[in-house]
Amino acid sequence: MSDELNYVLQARRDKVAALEAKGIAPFAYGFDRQQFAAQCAGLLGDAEEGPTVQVAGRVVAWRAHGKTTFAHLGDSSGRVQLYLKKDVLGEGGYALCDLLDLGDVVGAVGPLFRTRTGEVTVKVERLELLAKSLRPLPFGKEEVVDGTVVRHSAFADGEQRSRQRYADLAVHPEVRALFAARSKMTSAVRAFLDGLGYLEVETPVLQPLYGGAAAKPFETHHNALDMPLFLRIADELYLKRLVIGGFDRVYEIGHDFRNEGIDRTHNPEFTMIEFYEAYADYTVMMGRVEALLIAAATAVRDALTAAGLATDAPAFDPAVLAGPFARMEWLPSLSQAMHVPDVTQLSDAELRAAAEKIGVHGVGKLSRPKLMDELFQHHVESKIERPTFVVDYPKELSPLAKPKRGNPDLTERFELFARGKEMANAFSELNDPIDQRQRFEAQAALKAAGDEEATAVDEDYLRAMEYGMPPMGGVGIGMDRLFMYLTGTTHIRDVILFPTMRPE
RNA sequence: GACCCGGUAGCUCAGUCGGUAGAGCAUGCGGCUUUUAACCGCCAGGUCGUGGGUUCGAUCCCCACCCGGGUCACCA
Repeated sequence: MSDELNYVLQARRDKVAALEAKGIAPFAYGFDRQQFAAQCAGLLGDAEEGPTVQVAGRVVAWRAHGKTTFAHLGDSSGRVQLYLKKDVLGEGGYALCDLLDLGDVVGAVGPLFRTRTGEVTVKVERLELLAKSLRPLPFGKEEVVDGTVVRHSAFADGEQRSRQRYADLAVHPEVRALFAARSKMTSAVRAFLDGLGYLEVETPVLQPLYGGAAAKPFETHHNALDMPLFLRIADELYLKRLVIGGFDRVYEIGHDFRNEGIDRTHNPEFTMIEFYEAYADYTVMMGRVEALLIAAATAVRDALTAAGLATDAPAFDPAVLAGPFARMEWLPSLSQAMHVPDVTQLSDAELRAAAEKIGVHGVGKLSRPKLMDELFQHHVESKIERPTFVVDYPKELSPLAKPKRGNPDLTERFELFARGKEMANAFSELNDPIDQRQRFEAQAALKAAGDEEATAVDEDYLRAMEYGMPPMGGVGIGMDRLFMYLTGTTHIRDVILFPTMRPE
């Protein structure tokens, strides 16, 4: 990994010097690209010879045979074979081949033709070096076995693939396709909400107070104001302020930051979408989430299919693509899973014993709702495979949700689970500023007692609420996890282009 | 944060029961005008993650640290 020039790197520097000696610029200013690689087959059609094309991209394969050379050029659309022949390029033109390497960016001009093996190929009449690659990309050798590409000695070190995502992307078209599918998913989610009249907004990432979730924040300092600022842990409180202001339907897609551990499902910064809709309750929002997830799944399916990456991931599951998703109530589903008539009738001792049995630590310190939540996670949540709404959470577990109409022990809250993981969390939002102040003060007491995740009283937010907050439904969805679910990806680092890592 | 596993050539890996290391591919040189993991021949390429310790001698054993992965804890 040394940056000192080894023999491999030195050989490429030597080629740069040789190119310059010949008057060839190793780094060009542009190229008049007229076609993409993937278009070439269509342009040739059934003919043996076709029109002249101008393609540009990276040299991804190279097979020299003396006075002739076969290469493959890869671009964002795919790859096309180049045929370089001394008779065609001339002495001087062909000499450039000696100074090219795998990984160089080139432009090629010439007519299409079909080789003896039937492959659509550019018979290159003019070859331009656009950028010399001074460092070998970790290309593996590829062969096609039964229609699938098999790589040999591929770039496989997960750490280096994350650190040098540019190299990972450069040598792995399927990784590019995966991240492109993620962008398509984001676009589909925007289109879905835009279609409902939602307004996309931007709220502060740097906040004097953090709130809207229970998490440890990143703290920084503004020099001119000489004050601490926190990176947001959620968008919630600012978006609700906007609904108070009269934007009835708003959403934001952006990064939240939580100063916690890193593992296969957690990155310190992650993409959250939150959307809030005035006059809607949680049943309306459930319909929104269902339709949004179907739109996201459809976009992912289409993007991966177009890239030839169809799999058996959930984005290809007809039950996910069609809906409707199953619904279950929190308490009854827990009672059923535990094979008891009514879990709320169990004694404290019985609950603790049940929790201890499934490996919960420190059961003596947990409240009844917390114990039940542990039991729920173990007996119900972790076993949910396909998207399922769980509704009506106990009040103590849902401090931001309105009480359920007809049963004040419950709240109007739902979560969407799939593959044992939370996908969405939503409420009929609390819009009573008097109640809200009490909840803030309870949080502040916890914070004073040393709870790092508790939040402070947000007087400005309370002032906003006091002007009158319309009833509204709100939803938060972790976009990274949604995409992981739809694509069957098991590590969050594989769906984030540049995951947080220690410097080398 | 705890425990376990790993770090050897540009890439993927092997290996040394302690005597300063090998393979395939890539690179370099030579040959080859329809190949596609192209092929054939030759050459070169590594302070074996870092720092200590034990030893005549450490890439190997011991300790610490760095980086990564896994499991667990944490993440309402």
